[in-house]
Amino acid sequence: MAAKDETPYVETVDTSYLETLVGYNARRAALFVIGNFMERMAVFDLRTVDFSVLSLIHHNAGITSRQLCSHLNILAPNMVVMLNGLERKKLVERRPHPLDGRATGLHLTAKGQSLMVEAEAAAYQLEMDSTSRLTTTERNTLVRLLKKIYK
Amino acid sequence: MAAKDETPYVETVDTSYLETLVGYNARRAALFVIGNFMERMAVFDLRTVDFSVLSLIHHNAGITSRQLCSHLNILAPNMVVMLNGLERKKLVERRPHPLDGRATGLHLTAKGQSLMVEAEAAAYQLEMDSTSRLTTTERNTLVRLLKKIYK
DNA sequence: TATTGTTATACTCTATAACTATA
DNA sequence: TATAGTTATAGAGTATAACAATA
Repeated sequence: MAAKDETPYVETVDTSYLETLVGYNARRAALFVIGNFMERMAVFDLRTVDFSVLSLIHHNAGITSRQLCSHLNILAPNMVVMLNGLERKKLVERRPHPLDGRATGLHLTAKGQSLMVEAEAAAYQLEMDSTSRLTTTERNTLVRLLKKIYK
Repeated sequence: MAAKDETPYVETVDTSYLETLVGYNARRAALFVIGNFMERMAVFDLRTVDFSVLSLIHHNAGITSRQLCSHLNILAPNMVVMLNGLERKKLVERRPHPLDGRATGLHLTAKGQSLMVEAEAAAYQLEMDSTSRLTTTERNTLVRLLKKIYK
């Protein structure tokens, strides 16, 4: 510790105040899990946001760009660029929407489907690894409490 | 629902798969809380990252730039720009480090201190509001489980 | 030789305005 | 008139390389 009346300095940083905040802890936990996620998804050449988009298309064949945007909090112009990339990689294809001539329905290609089956299996394994210090009950409790905040 | 053999479309988006993932839920909860945080801190003309930096300096007088960087996951060149801004606003001042001639110790000005007393009180109130659907016990459990993931 | 702070710069991500075609 | 998709572009945030001063 620095003596009184002199310019103080810090040996070990005290983060106890920030650690009382839910937002701080949720952000750090999210960054930790997502950091692992990014590493693991690099094998599939997918970013976190690519995974989210492809996963929603996977489980919602024919979803529109607009629906993706509102559920993932992505702006329409940025979604266009992302979908162009995924289409270029032959993972996604755009088809005309059967009911609305303005819209386009999004679908996974065969390549996209087999990729996502693998990627979602890897994601499950990763989730288990990232939360390995939690019991199954704790993990369920955590997810339940997090949903209570934002839903 | 779309009939068989025709191009399918989506009426209500199914997000149940993504919602099983801790990372997805932690990120959404963090974005919700931090979104409220940003709104409330706008009165003080502070971004989330400014609050974190000022709070760490507040509770660690004399902390170095490098120590801030490692605890907040910010790169040194970007921290310099941030600290220049906070110094220009007369919230922070840099003093020579008493032991290491290369380093500079960071300190809140009187203005910075009174701002942070107010801002931290507002942050506490905001935390309570953002997690109002949780009981005190649930809130403590949530923080404990989040820490178990990243610490 | 390694570390702290710094400058300059590149890159990615996010946001805004405006256009087109369909409803 | 409003909405879905798109283009172009601006701005914020993040990352890399290189340098001076000090350890």
